[in-house]
Parts: sequence; structure tokens; C-alpha cells
Amino acid sequence: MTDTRERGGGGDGGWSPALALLWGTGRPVGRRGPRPTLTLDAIARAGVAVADAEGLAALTMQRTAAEVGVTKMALYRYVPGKDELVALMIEAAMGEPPRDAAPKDAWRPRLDAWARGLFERFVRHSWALEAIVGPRPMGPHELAWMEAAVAALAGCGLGGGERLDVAATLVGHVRAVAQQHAAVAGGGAEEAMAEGIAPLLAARREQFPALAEAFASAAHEGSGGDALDFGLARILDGVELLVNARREAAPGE
Amino acid sequence: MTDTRERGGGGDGGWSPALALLWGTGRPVGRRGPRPTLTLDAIARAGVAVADAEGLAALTMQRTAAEVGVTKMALYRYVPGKDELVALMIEAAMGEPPRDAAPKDAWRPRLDAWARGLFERFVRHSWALEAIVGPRPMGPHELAWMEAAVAALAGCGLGGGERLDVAATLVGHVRAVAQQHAAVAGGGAEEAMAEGIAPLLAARREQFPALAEAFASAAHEGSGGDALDFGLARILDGVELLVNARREAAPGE
DNA sequence: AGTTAATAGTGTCCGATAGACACAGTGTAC
DNA sequence: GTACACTGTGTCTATCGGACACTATTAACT
Repeated sequence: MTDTRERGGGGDGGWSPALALLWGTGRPVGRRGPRPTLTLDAIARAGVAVADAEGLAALTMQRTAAEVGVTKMALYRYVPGKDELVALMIEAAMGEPPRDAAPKDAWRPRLDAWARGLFERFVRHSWALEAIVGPRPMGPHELAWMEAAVAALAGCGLGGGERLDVAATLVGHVRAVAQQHAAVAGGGAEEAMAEGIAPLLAARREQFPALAEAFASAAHEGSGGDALDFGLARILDGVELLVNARREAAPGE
Repeated sequence: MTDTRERGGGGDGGWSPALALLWGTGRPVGRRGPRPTLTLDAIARAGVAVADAEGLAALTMQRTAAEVGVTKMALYRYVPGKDELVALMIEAAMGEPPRDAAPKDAWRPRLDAWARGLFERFVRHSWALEAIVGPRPMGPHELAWMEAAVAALAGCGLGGGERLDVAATLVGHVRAVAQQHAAVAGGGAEEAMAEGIAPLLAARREQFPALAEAFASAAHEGSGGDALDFGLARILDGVELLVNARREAAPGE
């Protein structure tokens, strides 16, 4: 799997089978043979259950098939390959973005809540962090999350490219912190780093003086909040500066 | 590989074999048998060459061994398993962080240059983006990169935890943008997203109105810079606000 | 110098995995 | 009622990571 083999792109107008699956451009309904015993959704949920419980490495076609009560090869009637299964699982794991609590709110609290919601998804399904690396087709849920972020920025004076960039930057931050979080079960950036490197650092503080000093200083500061909060505050502060600059430049708009 | 099996942690004081390899706590020198024909460094460089050229999926023990002219099993005399090989490859690919051009510079241009240097590494070895997900031991080069970022922030009034958080946030942003960059060869966040989803979006603009509008707007704005610049500027703006706040709070320090 | 034992590289084997393919049962359209 | 499309199964293959036994090499010890 995940090989660089050519997928689809043939006579289907450039639509890979994965995209067709994700976007529900499924088979026509008037079917002749026996009724399928499974649904794509059930398969995806079974895969998510396996990955949630035992990690992405434990996700095999066999294991997933057993979870839904069929043999491995039966799954290939529904998905062309494991990559597509994982794509469906990502969609299932992300789910719909939360309904915006107060759509008339200012952009900043909306983006803040949005980022925390996304973070919560990634923490709950930490295998997704491994699965979403590399080129892959985008599903409707994933796009809906982006839509929500960009929508929160509507009418605040930022250009279209800037709104997209803000969303992308936030996704990047959330993913990065979620990865640190997953590396050590429950911890911010400091704890995550400290867990693995504290003993190393202690023995080589002359080689990494600034790091050693920062860790020491952080230790008797008492950790003030976690890495998600910190980065989020910094990024949104930076966005706010830009928004204000744009508003000053075109106050009447 | 990448399984959640127990590694080391036995009588070696909690040092996994991967850590020993990365930190050069190698075997003692007075050895009895035949001279090794290989070095860890040569093996790592061979692996990097394979992954650079053909992607991480093409990296097998067999392929790497062939590259250095031995059989697959010979590699196991040097590395305990594939995970450790990949860890060495990451170290080799990251390399030493660039010497700080002007150590007496202000923190902001230093961090900016640092982030761009890191980005360049990730773009050159995009397989590393896949390889660094999940819990894994940290190597000296990786730590040296963190050291450089934290050192750039020394004496600017930020606490130890904050300095670490800034570095972690920047790494997260760089990695995220590098992933988008790798997804479509050569492109910022907008191009990266547009590549895959533009056709989808065109057909479903009523479902994703804000996204559609943002893309349309971005298209006739002419893309103003790339995603790395944008996010970097926003994050550093946010950090600058915090630095200024801290300086005001303790001006005499 | 001769012996011993630790080490290096090789060949062979095994279990797990993704996927191909042929086959038998099933249910709808004609 | 019959043909045919479709579903799930069993079998087979290629590939990969890794275990293990074996031979060749070379430094340490007597």
C-alpha cells in the first residue's frame, strides 16, 4: 500500500476510485446480484475501531474483515485497496465539524473553538495523524472542516488566499501539537520533549546549553498551560494584527 | 516494523538500542572478529539516497543492503531493525543546523532563517515527513535544531517553557507546509489545496460557499506569497507581541 | 606460534501482509 | 423461467521484516 502506483486517472475523468468512494459517487442503485451485507460506513467504522484500539499498525484487511464478520477478500468488493479504506476511515474519524455555536461571533473565538474541536478529534484518533501524511484525496468531511475555518474569517478583511493560509496554518499547528500529545500519552510540548530527552540533556548540557537552560527554567516555572494554547494564542494574535492592518487600510469596506 | 513492541528498556538503564545508535554509544573498540565493511553513516546515507529517489515505500532492507553492496541480513549486524535504520536516516537527512549567521542578531530574523533552513531540509527529504510521525527517539541533530531555535530566543524575556513552545510551534508550521508542498510538487497552500479539490469545489459550491469564495478570490488576487511565509509571519508577529509584553512587564531585566 | 572465541557476512527459512483470480451461491431483469 | 450481474469465499503468489545456523575472519590469550 501507499505505493506510488498509478491509481485511476483513466477514463473516469481524472477521478481516482478513492475520490469516488469518498464523495459517494457510488455504483448505480439498480443492481442485480445478492444484496451486499456490508456498507462502506460500517467498514470504515470497523477500521476506525481497530485503529483506535490497537493503532494503525494493527489495521490489516484481515483484522478489519473479521471485525465486520466477513473474509478479507470480501472487503475488496467495497474498497479497491487498503489506501482507500484508510481514506474512508479518516473521513469517518474526522466527522462533521461541530456546528458553529455562534455564527455571528467574532472570528477569533470561532477559530479558537474550531481548532480545539479539531485537536480533540486528532487526540481521539491519533492514528489519523500517521494516516494523513503524504498526498491523498480529500474527503467531504475534511473539506467541511476547512470550510468552517474559512467561513469564520468571512468579512474580516482578509483576502481569499490569506483566509486559506490561516486555516492551513491552524491545521498545521493542531496536528503538530496532537502529534506531540500522542508521543507521550497526555502532555504538552515540554513534557513531550522532556520525557525522551531529559536524561540525554542532563548528560550533555554543555552541548545544548540553551535547551538545558530552557528546560531547567521551565521546570521551576511550573508549566504554564499547554502547547496547544500557546501556539494558538500566538497564531491568532498574529492573524489579529493582520486583520487590524487590513481594516485600517480599508476602513469603509 | 513500527509495531508497538517493547524495545530495549531492559538492563541498559532504559536506553533503547535506537538511542544508543543515534547517540553513538556504540560498541567498544577492542573487537575481535573481522573488520566491518560498513559504517552506520554509510548505511544511513544509502537509505537516504533510496528514500530521496524513490520514496519511503521503496525503502526496504533489501534495497538498502544492495545499495551498499551487502546482503539484507548483513545490515542487521549494524541496526537492530528497520525502525532504527529510519531513525538514523532522519538524523542524516536533518544534518547539523546551519551555523547561526549572526548570533548577535535579533531573535526574529534568526528564527525566520532557522525556519526556512528547516523547511529546505524537509522539502529535500520529503520522506522524512512520513518517518517522523509517531513516538520515536530523538537524535543529536534533531536536538541541535531545537537548541538553535531556543538559543535564538535567549534573553528576550520569554520563559523557558515559552521558548520551547515557540520552537515547537515553528517546527509544526514548517512541517505542515512542507507536507502540503510535498503533496503537489511545488506549490503553496492554495495551490496544494486547489490541485485536488478545485474540481470538487466547482461542482459543490453551494455546500462549501466560503471555501469557494476564498478560492475564487485568491485566484484573481494573484497568489500573494506562499504558505510558509504567511504562517511564519503570523506566528512571529504573535511571538513578538508576547516578547514586547514581557519586556514591558520587566523593563529592567 | 598456536589456540580460542567473538564477530562479520551469507543463505535459508518463516510468518504476516496486500492483493489476484477463479468459483459457487444469490437475486433481479428480461 | 432463465440468463446474468453481483456477492462472498478459498486458494495462491509476491514481498517484506526478521530469526537462525553456518562459514570465514581476526584479535586476544597461552
